[in-house]
Amino acid sequence: MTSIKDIARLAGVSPSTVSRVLNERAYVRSEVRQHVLDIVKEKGYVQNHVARSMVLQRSFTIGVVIPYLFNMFQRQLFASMEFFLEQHGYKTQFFFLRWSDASEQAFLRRLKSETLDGIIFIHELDNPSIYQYIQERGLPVALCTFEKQEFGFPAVHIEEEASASLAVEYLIQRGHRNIGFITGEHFSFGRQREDGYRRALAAHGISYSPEFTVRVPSYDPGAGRTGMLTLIKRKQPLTAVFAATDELAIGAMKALSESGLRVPEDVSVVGLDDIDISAFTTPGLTTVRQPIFEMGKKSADLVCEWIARGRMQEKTELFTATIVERDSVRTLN
Amino acid sequence: MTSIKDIARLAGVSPSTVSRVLNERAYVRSEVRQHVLDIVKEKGYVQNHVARSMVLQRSFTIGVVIPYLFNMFQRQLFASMEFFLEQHGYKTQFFFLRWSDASEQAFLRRLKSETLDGIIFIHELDNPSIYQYIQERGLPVALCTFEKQEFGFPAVHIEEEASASLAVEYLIQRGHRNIGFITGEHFSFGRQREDGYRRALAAHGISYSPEFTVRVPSYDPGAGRTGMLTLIKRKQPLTAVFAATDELAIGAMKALSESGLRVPEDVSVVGLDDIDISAFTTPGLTTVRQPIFEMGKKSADLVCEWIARGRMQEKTELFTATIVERDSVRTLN
DNA sequence: TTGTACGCGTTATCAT
DNA sequence: ATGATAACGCGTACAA
Repeated sequence: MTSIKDIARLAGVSPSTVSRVLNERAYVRSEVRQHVLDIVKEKGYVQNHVARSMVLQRSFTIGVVIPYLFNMFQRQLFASMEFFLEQHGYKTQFFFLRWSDASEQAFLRRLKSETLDGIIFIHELDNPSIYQYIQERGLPVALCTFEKQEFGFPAVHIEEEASASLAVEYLIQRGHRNIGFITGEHFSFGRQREDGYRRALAAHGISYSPEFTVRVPSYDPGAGRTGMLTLIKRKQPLTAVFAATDELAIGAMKALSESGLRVPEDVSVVGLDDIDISAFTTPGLTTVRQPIFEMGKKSADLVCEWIARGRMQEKTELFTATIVERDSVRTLN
Repeated sequence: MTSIKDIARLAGVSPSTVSRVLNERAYVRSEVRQHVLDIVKEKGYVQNHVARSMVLQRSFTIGVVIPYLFNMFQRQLFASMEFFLEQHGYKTQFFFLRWSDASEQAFLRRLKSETLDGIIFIHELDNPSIYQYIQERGLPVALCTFEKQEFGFPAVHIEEEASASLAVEYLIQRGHRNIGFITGEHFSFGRQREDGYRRALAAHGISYSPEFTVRVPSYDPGAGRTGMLTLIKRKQPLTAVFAATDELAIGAMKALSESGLRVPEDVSVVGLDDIDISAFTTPGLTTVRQPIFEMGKKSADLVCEWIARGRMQEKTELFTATIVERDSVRTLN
């Protein structure tokens, strides 16, 4: 591999001069600069990033922590982040985490050995030790889709509870009162969306029945299908179901159709997220939209600005969610 | 950050000894080893990866090149790769590429500056210059879902043409003769699947009509919907449609239902890939399954073995695709 | 304006 | 069995 020394030799200057040219610093005669640039181009030379990070003590890399089995919502989110991080001149290093202590420990070890410039969490960790480490080290960080009050990290998310209420109220306004709820485990948004569900019911004088709620292990379509099947088996007089995520809702619709129930004629379904595929289900899924793209951008901006200015800027950015009407909800007479 | 020197000082030994301990090399008294290990644990020290890659001239990182807007099939693929690369002790660095020369050039520059140990392509590049660079540098590489005869790189893929034929023959065996075809642009698999479609028709004495084929810009549901709408507008007497990918098929089903046509009663639909979501559409999508997980594993194994043994091993690994019967195809009496 | 020398954290080589 | 030293490729004080 050609190094800065090779270029220096070929250009008849010292390595420092080449370095100055490459990093666009002053104190280089413009003709020398041009000459060096010519050689660089001719040889197709590019700086060695590893050596560079070593001496600069930074990697121009931002870590993105994401669940190993990331869902479609998270996929769209991190695509957005990657895009904007690149615009800011950063590379992205993904960390896929599993739900195990071993996985979190392995992550912590990597974190210590990687010299990241910043980090974004799309994945909420149970164990606070990693957040503690980050805080102590002063590593620029942003949380996306959740927050951790104890640490005061900047966070980007929608008002989870209010968004869930929005979905449920949409159903109530269309005459539904027997509304089922399907949710998964882990993640604070699960609890928050459940709170939103119950708050909306209460606000309209509808009594809460535990028989209408089912909790499944994850948030994917398979879990949604299982959850809906359970709900059907309970033989409650449901006219509608609110699923905590779109993927859950898609699975619920599948279970309904497998059971000979039509959506929305027999049972209405509402999701939350508005992932791409929700526009292509049959029927189209009525849901609550999170501004995924904007949330990814904001998260990227937050860490990059923290890095640039040397200290944390804003604390929390709340986004508002909006109803997207499609065809999975029926208005009761 | 605590460095190897700090540990050495605290342990009362030289940095070389600490290095030997950390890298599990011989020639270190077991009591010294234990003492060093204790200090390491106490201080929570981990090797600095950047410095390590610099001196070792390798990064323990494998690049994975993927389209910026990767689809669900590619998502499952790279999740599998990441998993197995980690098992092999490698980190994964993703490169999201767009369809532009600028994007490919930027990638080449990064490639030169990154010291990757190997690279896997899930994305087929038009421009051969990158493949050339990789070949000249002797960088271990594997292609996944396509191959490049000119370069002789190891490749992992299904028999695209035969798999498409399989889908079409499934329809023919169920009495369909007027079979539409929806495909996207770019990527050799598009052409190959089209060849498979035509070969299956020919093998059963069904004449090919260009009016039955529609080509859309991409392979996602939105494109599938547009393609199907076009096909419907042409008012051909189709009883079935084969879509080059599942996402295309999902979009096609959406267009059909929007147009008041039922699947499979009015029109049957078959896809190719068998992505996760295809089991949850209504009706369930009948498709041809690619062994995604195994293909990801094989790609990871190929590069890792190339690295380990210092030279390329097998050349191409062909996987077989199989029909997955669900509910989107009707048997014509 | 330019060049020399050093250091970033680690490992390999060669003494001891 | 252990330690001193050089080297990896680059940026930066400081000297010239």
